[in-house]
Amino acid sequence: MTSPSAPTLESVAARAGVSRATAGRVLAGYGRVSDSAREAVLRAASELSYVPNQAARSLVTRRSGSMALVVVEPVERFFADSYFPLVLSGAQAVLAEREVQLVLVVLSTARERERFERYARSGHVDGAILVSVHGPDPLPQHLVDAGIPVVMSGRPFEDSSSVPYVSADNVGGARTATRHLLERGCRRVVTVTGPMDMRVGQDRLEGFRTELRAHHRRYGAQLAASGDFTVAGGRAATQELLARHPDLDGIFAANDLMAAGALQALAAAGLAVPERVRVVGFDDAPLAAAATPPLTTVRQPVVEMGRELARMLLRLVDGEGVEGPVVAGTTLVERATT
Amino acid sequence: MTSPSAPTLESVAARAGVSRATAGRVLAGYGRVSDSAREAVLRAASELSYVPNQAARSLVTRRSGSMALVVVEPVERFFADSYFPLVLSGAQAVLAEREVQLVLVVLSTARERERFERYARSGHVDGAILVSVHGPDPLPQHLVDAGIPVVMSGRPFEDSSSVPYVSADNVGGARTATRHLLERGCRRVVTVTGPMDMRVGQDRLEGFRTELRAHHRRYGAQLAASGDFTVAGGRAATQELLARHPDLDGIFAANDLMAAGALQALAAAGLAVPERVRVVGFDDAPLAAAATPPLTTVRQPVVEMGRELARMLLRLVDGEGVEGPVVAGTTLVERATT
DNA sequence: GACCTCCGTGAGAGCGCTCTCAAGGGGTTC
DNA sequence: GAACCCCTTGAGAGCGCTCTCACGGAGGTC
Repeated sequence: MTSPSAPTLESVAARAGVSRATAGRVLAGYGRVSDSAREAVLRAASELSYVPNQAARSLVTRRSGSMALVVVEPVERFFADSYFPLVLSGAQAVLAEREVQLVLVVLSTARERERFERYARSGHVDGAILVSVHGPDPLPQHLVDAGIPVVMSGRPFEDSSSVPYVSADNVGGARTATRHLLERGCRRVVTVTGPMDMRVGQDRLEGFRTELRAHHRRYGAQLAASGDFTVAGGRAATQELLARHPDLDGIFAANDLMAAGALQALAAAGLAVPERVRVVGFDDAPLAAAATPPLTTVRQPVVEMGRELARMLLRLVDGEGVEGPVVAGTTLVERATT
Repeated sequence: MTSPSAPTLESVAARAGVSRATAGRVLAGYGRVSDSAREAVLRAASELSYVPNQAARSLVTRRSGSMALVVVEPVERFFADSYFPLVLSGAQAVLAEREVQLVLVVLSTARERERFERYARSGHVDGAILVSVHGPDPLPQHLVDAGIPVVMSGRPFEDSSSVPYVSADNVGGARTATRHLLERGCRRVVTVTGPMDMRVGQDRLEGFRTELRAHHRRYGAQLAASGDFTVAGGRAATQELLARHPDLDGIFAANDLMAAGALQALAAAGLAVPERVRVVGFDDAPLAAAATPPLTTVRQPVVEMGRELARMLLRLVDGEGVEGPVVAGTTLVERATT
């Protein structure tokens, strides 16, 4: 922690010739102080290169000045996904303005989760942004019960939860993607879904279904194959769909990684994209533009969502109300696969 | 932070019918306590689901119980690189055993760096692992001067620094790679180097040069082109080398991303790998095995290096001596490009 | 000139925890 | 039976900071 000889408020005050109270007033910025005193304190502080002891400060303010961005995911997944860095930079930007430090916590094992709960409950952070929570997960509620402000990225699995969240309009985005396929004249449209233990997987499937129905098309489970949001999963699911529906001519993949997998499977099967089969992804990941051919996809404003998450959390921590979930709109990015 | 009604040691002690001191003894695990008292305290603590207030504890112990893993890199780079997650998981594993929480901090802007320095000096963390420090950077020394234990991944730019570090044997690995190329019969071997403001870039170039010299080959600057550790950089550098040396038949790329770029450039130029040109990368990134053809490369034990970093830091924090840098050996992974 | 108001300041009480010090109590030894 | 010892326990002093409270003095009002 700090070096043994770290200067204290006391020593700053002594050097400035004022009381600890006055020194505290200027350094913590409350109450009013004469200009001369303020100046003396500031000078003394900078001469000693004083930094307040956070533990002491936290003890009385009950604030730590840092927030956690918690990713419930194996480390590799965390890094493989293009979603996290964007959320991170959005949140970081907002938090930085308020001088709060964002700490990233990756929770892979049960033991790590437990440790984090203790960590949070012991006052290390003032709040947490939870990203990538799968299925029904008790973590958010545990934190809330412990009195820790929490916001989530993505619609929680149990809607009963009182945790405010920010989510892309997954249903709407999936509808847009599906409609786009239909409007391009696809007759037989199928979907590669994400994991069904994630709300985002469910919602994108629901959008697909709803849009099909809106166009008076029949939806049946045989039109969907489940990937797991990975390239390999998308490839396998597509092969399965191809076997079931040799005549398919439109694929909506619930994320770009799986869409890339679909592209691979299609290429392997000798099916031209977009002439023979059209493909739409979701997320507008970096990989989308780089794919061959460049992928038409649905973009979600992830950086802005990260910002909004941070803003929400800040409001929560300040005890202000949060007016429920924020749903961010999506836009279709047309490239070469449709 | 913690909820206003969070139970304190006092309330645990009261419920257990002992003094605060005794309750503290069992919960913090020092001194000796009778079994009956211990049991009563433990029961009371669990009934109240007591978690010690970290601020209060830190105030007296001058330990925060968390360490920072600091990455000095733009957020995108942080996520793009396969190196970080491995260091992270290695460090995390070791730290977890000691119940210390690892917090990840990504420093992109000057302002963020400044805030982090304050953060660390104010006692939020007990030590820091610095990863990916470029060029001559004052950050490590600032932290050391502030009394914060620091270890670094990678040999620092200024060797004068007193900061212990863990590094792969970059010179040796580059020699191995180069030797491999020579032994396969390459007559005209060139290299795509990393950024020269990074020690790792310099060291891998040095290994290349040294090995060439050991085989009585001439080295001249025209045999090297600088990439920037990215695929695009590797592709461009390779094109440049191809223009300079149409007869080149061996390429040592200082990392796998650039090697992948080299493969692209070679394919575009219609040069068969490995028949016409042999290629070796460095790092054994995930991409290496997935490349077409799968890339021969030099593996560094990154997870183990992360573990060692954490161990070093722990020793430093405990006031034990650290016996200077650790250099990790590398191994050649032969795949299809040689 | 007396009274009031208000501003700047210092004293001091905690925040919840750790850890030293001293004291009490039970057993053991001679 | 007295002296001793050791084990367990409680009291209490801080750690460095924030923030309330009260006070003294300066300025304003009638």
